[in-house]
Amino acid sequence: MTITEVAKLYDLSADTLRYYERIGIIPNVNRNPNGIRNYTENDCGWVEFAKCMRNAGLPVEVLIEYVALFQKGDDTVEARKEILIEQRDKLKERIEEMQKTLQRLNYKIENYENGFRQAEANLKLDNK
Amino acid sequence: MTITEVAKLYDLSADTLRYYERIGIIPNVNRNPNGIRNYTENDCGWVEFAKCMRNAGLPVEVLIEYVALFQKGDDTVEARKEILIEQRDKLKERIEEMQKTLQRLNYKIENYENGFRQAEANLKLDNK
DNA sequence: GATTGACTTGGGGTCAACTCCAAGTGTTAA
DNA sequence: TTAACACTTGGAGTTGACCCCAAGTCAATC
Repeated sequence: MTITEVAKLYDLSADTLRYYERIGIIPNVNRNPNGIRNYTENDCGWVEFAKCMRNAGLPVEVLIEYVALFQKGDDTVEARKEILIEQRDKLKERIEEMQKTLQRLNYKIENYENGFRQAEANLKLDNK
Repeated sequence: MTITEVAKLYDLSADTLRYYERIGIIPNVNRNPNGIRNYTENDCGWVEFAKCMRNAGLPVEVLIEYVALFQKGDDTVEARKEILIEQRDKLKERIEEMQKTLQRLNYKIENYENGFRQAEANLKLDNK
């Protein structure tokens, strides 16, 4: 697959794909004799993985490290696992915080729907 | 409360607090005769609100708009509600995506814990 | 055989959201 | 009364993550 096809498939720009490869979020993609990238299924897997993890907020830096370890082989399994665990835990916390905020928003919207009676004492501090 | 106290209380930098006020994420804070900010309980409420919403990923721009509407009074209730609903929906989607990624990470970690038998066919495409 | 179109590289530019800095003022402590 | 300290402003700088552009190559078409 060409870079344009992959870009469309995953809704990323070709620039982003080249960027990801350059910094090492995805391993180097093989080229045809003219130097044009030819993405294999495996490459696409990496692209999809990168996109998914980035969407969830994992920093580029962490992904770079993960991919580098992956490419070093089986000696790095333990280190990779630790990265995953750390990021999993952080993600979990972020989600929990966001859940709370979601509920807060829902509560506020409800208030707005109940005619937004801000005079009521128990709502007074929640008009923000 | 002084800016330093508020900064400590909410774990934000004083610079960030001034920045939030300047751009309108929080309403203007009253000053004492020397021009030094004196945060009321209400101001703190706004700070906390801003921090919470920013943490959840709501863009600064949106919060600016919301606060501006809030300050314009009751005519803007409907518009404010719509902002909240839109942001609530977006937040919900983000959370759902992140949930999926969380599960994916958990699955990968499990694999690493099961001795990471990457040879097994059903895991082959999930080594990323 | 010249144009078109898809790709290449290297490097500078942009955007959101802070973060830092210099220069200044006013209160408190020695 | 001078030093130390907490704050002020305006504006420049930083960071993370892309995004864009010029200049060039190659293959295919007109």
